[in-house]
Amino acid sequence: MRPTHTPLTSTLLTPGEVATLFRVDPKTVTRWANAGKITAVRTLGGHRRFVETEIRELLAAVPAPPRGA
Amino acid sequence: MRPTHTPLTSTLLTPGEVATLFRVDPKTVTRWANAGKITAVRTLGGHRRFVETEIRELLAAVPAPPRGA
DNA sequence: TAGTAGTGGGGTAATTGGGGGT
DNA sequence: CATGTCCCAATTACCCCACTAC
Repeated sequence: MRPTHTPLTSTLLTPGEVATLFRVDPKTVTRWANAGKITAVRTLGGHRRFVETEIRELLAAVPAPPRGA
Repeated sequence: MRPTHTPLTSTLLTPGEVATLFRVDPKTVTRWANAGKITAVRTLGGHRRFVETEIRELLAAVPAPPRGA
């Protein structure tokens, strides 16, 4: 169990990591951020970071179809 | 690189890759997904991604029948 | 301070989604 | 019933280079 009690610093993911999770190109993740489809946190240098929690939710897959039942 | 704690990050395949594995058209794979025959994860753009593990399992099918038995 | 990997921005080709017909 | 092919529109992938992150 991970201490999610008072996380002042929520886990942030890089565009590359998000891209890997969705099996897409990092540029695509950037596109989603520009489209406002995902919450993006900008670094002071202009790079984007994404909240892992939100990404996990978006990764929600379609109901697992029971086969052979 | 940061250690990926949650192993819930399964590798995803594109419709085209699944289609190649099954030797069918991507459209057919799409139909399977719509029919709920295979688990599908949607990108934020609406495109589908499929869990490699499940695809592999479906590809396993019947093992080579022992001849001479 | 320097070096390597990742990222941002723009532009263009390929893939995908959806409906309809064979 | 399941698959392959047609249409078009949208989304995604890969090319360049400059800058940030570590």
